[in-house]
Amino acid sequence: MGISKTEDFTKRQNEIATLMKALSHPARIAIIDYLLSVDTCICGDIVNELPLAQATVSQHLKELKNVGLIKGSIEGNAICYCINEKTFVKFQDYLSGIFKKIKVQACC
Amino acid sequence: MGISKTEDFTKRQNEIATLMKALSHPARIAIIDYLLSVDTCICGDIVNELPLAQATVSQHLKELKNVGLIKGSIEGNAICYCINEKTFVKFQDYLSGIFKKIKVQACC
DNA sequence: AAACTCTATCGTAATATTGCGATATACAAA
DNA sequence: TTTGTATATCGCAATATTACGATAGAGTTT
Repeated sequence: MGISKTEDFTKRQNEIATLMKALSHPARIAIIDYLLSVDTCICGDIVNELPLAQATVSQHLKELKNVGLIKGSIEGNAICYCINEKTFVKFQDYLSGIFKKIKVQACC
Repeated sequence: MGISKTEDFTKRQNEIATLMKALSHPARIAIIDYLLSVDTCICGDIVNELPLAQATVSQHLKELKNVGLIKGSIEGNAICYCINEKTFVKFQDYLSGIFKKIKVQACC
């Protein structure tokens, strides 16, 4: 992404941007969609669900895990991923703060 | 961002990802924050508000404009930007579809 | 017209992302 | 212990992002 001047912005602005970045790829949206659609936790099925190689899916999962949007637990041989609702709630709080300020406004 | 296999995902997934990407930089969150804080439309003041060069700000504004999150109108010499509430509402609709599925769930 | 202001765009350097094959690691099963 | 299965990580090529100085284009002012 090139050098980015994170230190010049607020913690909140950086946190929002970080969450947005984690969700800025359709494959990662597809992963979230899938995890939301299955009630029980799933692991390697995600690889079968997506049109991407195992290494690529693993990388996307890592990015989602790094920002806390999903979490994984070891299930014997496999790893079971699921939504981490805490981070979603935090994200939702940030966004509702923005959305509630949106209003129809005449532009100049 | 490297090659990304957009065609393998749904229109909805790509649209959400595109909006997220536009908001995935703290400077662009700061621009949105600023536009929301001023009632009347602002133009070059955004450059003064941010710790970035004019060329860089112009580039960020272009990205936000490209996805329709803001709009600009010519005001004599200057350009006046403001929030485009329509796109925000669309984004909010997409997100509420996701958020309402979030629930506390035991992970495996 | 000349000088000034505002904004977009070009060009470029530094760095990040995406995707995947190959490989490593870890556990399970035979 | 050997084989198989599941997942992470390494290394690389292709491409995208970020930042900014320089410059161009368009309108204003004098």
